[in-house]
Amino acid sequence: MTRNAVSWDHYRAFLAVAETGSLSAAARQIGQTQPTLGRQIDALERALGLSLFVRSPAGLTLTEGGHDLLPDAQGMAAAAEALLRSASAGRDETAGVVRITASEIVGGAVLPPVVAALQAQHPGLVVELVLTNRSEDLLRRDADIAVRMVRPDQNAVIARQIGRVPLGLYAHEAYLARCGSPQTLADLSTHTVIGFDRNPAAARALEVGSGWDRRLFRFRSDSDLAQLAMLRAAGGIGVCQAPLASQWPELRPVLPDLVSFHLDIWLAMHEDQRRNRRVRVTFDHLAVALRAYVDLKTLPSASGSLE
Amino acid sequence: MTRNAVSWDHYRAFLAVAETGSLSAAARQIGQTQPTLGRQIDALERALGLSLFVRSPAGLTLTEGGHDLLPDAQGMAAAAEALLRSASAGRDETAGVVRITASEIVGGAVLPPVVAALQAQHPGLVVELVLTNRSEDLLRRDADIAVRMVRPDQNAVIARQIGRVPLGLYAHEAYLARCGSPQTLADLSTHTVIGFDRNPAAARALEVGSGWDRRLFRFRSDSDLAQLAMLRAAGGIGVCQAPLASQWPELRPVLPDLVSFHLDIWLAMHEDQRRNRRVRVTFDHLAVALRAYVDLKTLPSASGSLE
DNA sequence: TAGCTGTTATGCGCTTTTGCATAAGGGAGC
DNA sequence: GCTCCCTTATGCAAAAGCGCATAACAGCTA
Repeated sequence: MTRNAVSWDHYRAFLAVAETGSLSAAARQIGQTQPTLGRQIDALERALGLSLFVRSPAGLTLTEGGHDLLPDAQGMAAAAEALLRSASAGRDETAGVVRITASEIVGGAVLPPVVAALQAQHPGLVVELVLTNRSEDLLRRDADIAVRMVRPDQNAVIARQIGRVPLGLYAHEAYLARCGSPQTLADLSTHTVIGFDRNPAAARALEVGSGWDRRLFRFRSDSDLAQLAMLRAAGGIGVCQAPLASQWPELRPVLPDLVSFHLDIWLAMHEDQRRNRRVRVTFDHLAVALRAYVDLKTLPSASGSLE
Repeated sequence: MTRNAVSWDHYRAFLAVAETGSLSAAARQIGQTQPTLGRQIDALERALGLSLFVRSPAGLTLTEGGHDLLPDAQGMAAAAEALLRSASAGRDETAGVVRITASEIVGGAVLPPVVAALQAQHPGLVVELVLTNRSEDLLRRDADIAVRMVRPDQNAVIARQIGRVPLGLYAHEAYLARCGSPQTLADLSTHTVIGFDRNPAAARALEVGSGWDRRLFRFRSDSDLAQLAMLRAAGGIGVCQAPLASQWPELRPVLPDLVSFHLDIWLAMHEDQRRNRRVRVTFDHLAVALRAYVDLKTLPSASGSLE
């Protein structure tokens, strides 16, 4: 139909140069040579009739026009990687690569033992775990399976609601012994409260949920895992998922009757992967394990020590 | 990072062969020769360690393993085409290609005059219009702008609700003169009712909305445009969007008090295109025009004759 | 059965592209 | 200022890929 004179390899060259910032680095990345990539970029610019980079002795930097093309080139790369993943094993084997994306907390604190158990059962299974609180990935094939705290409302995506996770304020018993336990919300202003830094999504959620102010926080980080580490290091009072907190007896609820809310957990995969055995097996395993995690609720549990 | 021995051009060759069913046809499509594509498929199969096609004197047909890779290759192609679209004009020009997807009715009966007016204002603007009732396209870059009847609830997608379109039963006055006007719902069983054929989404919606049965329909088509044409040809009683029906005075409401429901209209575009002038201009134009369409409601209007 | 049209597979010559080697330019540290 | 390390650009030879021509096979029609 539309015969297209420009080679797809030129797009890959474009992406590699844009991401590395130089022909030489890009050549190292994709296993080619600097003159080759230079000529491919030349050819692409000629074919598109558009200047993509400004060249300098320090490397190449994207022009505005080139910047506009970057997301699409990334989309191509994501699809290419997904294709390689699909080809990494036969559809009937529980082997090959499965790429999972999850929120920081779930991916960093909940999934590792779950994945470990899964891999123990299936020695040929390779798992890639991407921690990000964005979630724009399934349709673009950035991942095969997504664990999300919002309903994935996309067509062509199979979503299963796992359950509802209660959240609350917690603190380490050592912290409470040192600084005392707040009895009212107002007491919090005299404590070290752990919270986000600049995360706009968190800011919006906070504003809606309560009249809290970011200035309340005496320790601020946009890394949920850093916040959790601070909490476990007896560094202050912070929000934690109840099933997670229940795994560490030294974490004690703070103002449990005054502060409590919840998040839904969703598991999602792409429709096309339904008949792919390794994705399906991973999906089902995650569903069972996350269901068990949710059911922990606030009960203490002896299992799963997490460094 | 991951050095990748397989050329992206091989993926394009794979896609073309899979979609056309033969090396020769694929070669014609993408402007290469049959021996070249044959060797590229060979190389790809060797690189993936996977048989993609079964070769026969009648052509090549996908194996199961090859079938699994097809969606990802299509994703690459969609991204490549989107990239070309982005490069088709400078970001400051209102020129180049904009690809719009819409439902059959909106795309086939509402948008053409709207697009015509837009193109009259911007001579350099090329519009591609894709009519489909599926809507899995924005994130995968199958289109730049989507007009949808459901809320596009995806991240990285900018959505604007245009309004609410009332729907009702209509018939041509010639039909009513010939067959009479039904006075009750029960009367419909003696009439020629126009409805869907096998569309599972429509079947589900019908089941929820009312106790209607597909057997009521004496003319069945899953093409909404064919249904509309039947309606305008005085062929029976069918559902129509009120603003659309109001443009043709010969269409008369049937049982307006007994049968009425509505659809929301949403306009959506990808976040990355926000600063792209031609997409932005098209988006805004569609927003205004569709708003005017919705506001027509049931008022007759003299404007816009549609063949 | 003969002939036509479609297909894939293969040998060969040539064009294209690649990689190597090198030149040339800019910045950091001494 | 000098050296070292990074970069891009270019000349040239070799290799890889491409297209042309052709062979071989299957299905359809007369």
